Amino acid sequence: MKAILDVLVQTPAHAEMGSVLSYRWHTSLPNGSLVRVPLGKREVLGIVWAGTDATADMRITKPPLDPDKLRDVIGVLAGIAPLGATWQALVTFSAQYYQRSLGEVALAALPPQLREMSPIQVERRMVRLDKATQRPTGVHNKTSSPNFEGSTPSLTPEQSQVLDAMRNHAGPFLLFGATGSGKTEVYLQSVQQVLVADPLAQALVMVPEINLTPQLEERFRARFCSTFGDAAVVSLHSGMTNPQRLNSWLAAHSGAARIVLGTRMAIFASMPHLRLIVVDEEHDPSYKSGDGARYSARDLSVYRGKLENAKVLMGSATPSLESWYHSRPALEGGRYMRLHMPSRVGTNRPMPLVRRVDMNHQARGAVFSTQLLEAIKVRVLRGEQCMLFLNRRGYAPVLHCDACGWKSACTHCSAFRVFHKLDRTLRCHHCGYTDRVPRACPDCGNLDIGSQGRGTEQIEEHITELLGHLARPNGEPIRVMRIDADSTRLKGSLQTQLAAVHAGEIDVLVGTQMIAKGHDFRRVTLVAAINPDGALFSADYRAQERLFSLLLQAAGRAGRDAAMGEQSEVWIQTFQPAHPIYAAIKAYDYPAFAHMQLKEREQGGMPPFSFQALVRAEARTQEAALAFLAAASAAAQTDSVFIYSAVPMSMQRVANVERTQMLIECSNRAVLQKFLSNWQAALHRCRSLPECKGLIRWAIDVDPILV
DNA sequence: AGCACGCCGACT
DNA sequence: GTCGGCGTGCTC
Repeated sequence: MKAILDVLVQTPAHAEMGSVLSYRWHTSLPNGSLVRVPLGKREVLGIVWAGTDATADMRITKPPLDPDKLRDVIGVLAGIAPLGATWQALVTFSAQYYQRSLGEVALAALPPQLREMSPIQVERRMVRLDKATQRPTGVHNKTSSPNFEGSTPSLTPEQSQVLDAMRNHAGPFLLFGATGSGKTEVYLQSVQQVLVADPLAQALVMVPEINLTPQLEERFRARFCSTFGDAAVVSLHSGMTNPQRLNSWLAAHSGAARIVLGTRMAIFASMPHLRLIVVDEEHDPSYKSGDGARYSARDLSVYRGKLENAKVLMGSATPSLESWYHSRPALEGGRYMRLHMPSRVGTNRPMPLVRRVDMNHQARGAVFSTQLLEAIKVRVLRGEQCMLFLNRRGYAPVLHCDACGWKSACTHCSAFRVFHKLDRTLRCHHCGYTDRVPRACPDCGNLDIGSQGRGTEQIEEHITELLGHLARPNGEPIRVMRIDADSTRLKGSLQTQLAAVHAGEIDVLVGTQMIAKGHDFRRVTLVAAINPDGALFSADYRAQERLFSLLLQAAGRAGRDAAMGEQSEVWIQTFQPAHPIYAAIKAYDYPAFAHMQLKEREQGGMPPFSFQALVRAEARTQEAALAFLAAASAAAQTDSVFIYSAVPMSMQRVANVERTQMLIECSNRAVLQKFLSNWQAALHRCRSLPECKGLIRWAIDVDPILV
């Protein structure tokens, strides 16, 4: 008599079937076991799943299948321990909360290579791994009490207070620390405390971008590898090769890795002894964005912390308004503990001086104000570095013909194609459609086509022209470098470019926000935002929050070197010099800015004072997308949530796909959740309506970041 | 989602 | 006469 096993497999987000299917096997298997099962004509990875598939509850319940028709499990990945109950709970919660199928969330959380390996391949891999780890790793003895004396820097009183608070309270903690206040040292020492206190304990440290993982890994390795061995620190992010990712994942899952560093995906790493989760730059939107399952790794870290009884530490100099609100005093309903580190370490210098330049008083169309240009010259001649920001790649965002009004529109998207002068191309930044720049207007033949607006290429060209005749103190010519997604396309080029800046080979660095985040440039004494006004009157209610954090992070790049700090400056070129956001930035007053923004959010009934979800629809035609959302809205039958009417997205068409969205709002999170769950089945039915022909896909995005 | 089967246009 | 377009349907 064979056992019948419930197995979770990767079923699509919209298949109207549950994710838990039944298979037969000689024996029963522990919950969480990994198995290989047949599915249609394919062989797929499955997880033995005794729990309920809560996401399938509202789907059509089918009659139980005839046991004789069930197919057999192909094999068991016996070398890998079953996934734990808390991991399963995290996955279950994520699927429910973000309205995705359980199978999709669970299987996507496993390393891609594991999904393709046969039981035999897995066995071979485990044998090889065992051999590698059995080799003595050196003089270090994991069980003896680790000793960090000498290697651990002494703490400032503020840092000590934070660590004390973390020892004595449950959290979650929001570490509100100024740039340069030593947040990373707090992360390192909080990890150290946890690992020393418990010989099995593991810590998870997340950063928003892959770019930031190498330097983080370096610091953690330098601090911990001599005590815990080289294998104790692993990384987990999408930039790794599949075999690397599998090895890291296995190390985390087995407990061999004590510290896992990674991007948002690392929140799903199986870590049986997880005791601490650190979320660096917790405000960063990268923790939320993404295509498939749109989860917030930051929000999930709080949930996971509770599940696993692990402490959660979120850090930022400019916290998200959500986290700031949640960290208000407990008496007012705050759920996070706010820990403040206002002072910069190792100095009593203030932050760089912020100067606003009123561009209304400059020559029309000027790129650089005369004052800024002069300031750059002075610094470059002194041998100091300057950094210029512009959040736009390419030479100019659009080409146009004066004679007939032609513009460089993309034929597949509702966007203009960007002029890239270096390789003489017009490129769509949304779908990638590229061709050579036309010599004459394609519509009327006019030879005089011009560009509008400016991108980083043009800033680079312009500043090179203006400063090219100058020389450094040592007589060498001035060097300008551009760092953006174009200059760093090749693997390793970002590291090479950053190294050149660090080595002092570069005098003026031009770039997009890529250079604002995380990298320490010790000799930069002037940072300038060339044209940041775009965010001020954006329809996106989070645009100001993002601008504030970007400019403050950029300011943090200036004057890191103690010898140069005194004269460091941040320049903001603006047509709105009196705008309150710039005043708040000048004063480095995040609390005042947050207070102002939260007032607006409260009055407007926006998050965190309301809860939102978005239904996105993609279709061949705008009509089909709108029809689907209209049908969905009609099928809702509720007065517990507010359903806005469907509107095309600001970027309405991408790669010939029409995109439309519909906002759902509710003052109560649980009510919204309940509504969405109940609504799923109706949405599935709407899909097959005749007027929705042409609909390509749809998805619910919970807690969306609206753009 | 994959991966089939299935029925109509431009190529060897 | 075939190769292949993507429409529809299924996966324990």
